[in-house]
Amino acid sequence: MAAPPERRCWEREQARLKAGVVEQDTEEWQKDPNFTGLERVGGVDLSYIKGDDTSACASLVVLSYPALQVLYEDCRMVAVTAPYVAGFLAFREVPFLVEAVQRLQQEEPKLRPQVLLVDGNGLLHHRGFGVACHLGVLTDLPCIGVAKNLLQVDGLARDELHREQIRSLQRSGDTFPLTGTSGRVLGMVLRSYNNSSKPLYISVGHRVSLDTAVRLVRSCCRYRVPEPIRQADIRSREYIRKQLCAPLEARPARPESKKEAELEDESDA
DNA sequence: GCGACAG
DNA sequence: ATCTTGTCGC
Repeated sequence: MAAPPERRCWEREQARLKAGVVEQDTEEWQKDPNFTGLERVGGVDLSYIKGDDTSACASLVVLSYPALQVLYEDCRMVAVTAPYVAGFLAFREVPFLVEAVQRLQQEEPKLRPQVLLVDGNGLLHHRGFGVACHLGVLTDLPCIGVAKNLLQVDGLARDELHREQIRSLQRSGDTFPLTGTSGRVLGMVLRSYNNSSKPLYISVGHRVSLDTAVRLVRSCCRYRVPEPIRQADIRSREYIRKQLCAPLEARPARPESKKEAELEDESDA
């Protein structure tokens, strides 16, 4: 699993991370209680195919804020090479997400998101550098890590104490901090949806404070998973579903499909 | 051998 | 991540 650029970036960021640089709000809208000035929030996700461990769909969506309407959608089939290893998710998924962001900047620069919600963790990570930090450094976009399960690191565990703390979250919006054995607050547990007892694990990715990260995720939740990530997830799954149906629909050769074939030939030439 | 395991 | 429809409940 050789990934020189990512690994270099990973190592280069250690000093900045220890200095807490990536945990600071750098944008004006982040300091505003109502996020005035925030107009576009991005979400990224990869969906996989059941038996196939090399094909996936990478998606990037941009939603308006605060209306949360989809302004931009990009789904693309990609060839995944790195295997999934807990703690090394970024090496598997980040290259395709960086490509998607670059495509957006090139094709629709005005729709560039002001912050990105990322499936997975940021500082809440074995080396304090999860996929949300990774993507943040490579794109220089403010990033927030949103995980649906707790990554057990620095003494954190899904033990009875943890489950009890989760039960103590009564209403959506309630939180409690995740403090590692080291004494450092690595993230926040957020009950994002009244109808789900399962919380979200929010952590700093890049250029955002933990407080701002939690407030923003909370304000993007219509259901348990915040809309930007939920839309990216829904759309990438749908894209794959159509991908799998395509070869079946291409079977029957109808008379009028002759025109289509000719058009394809011309476009290829 | 046993447990842990973001997506 | 993925396998998976309807169904019980607020």
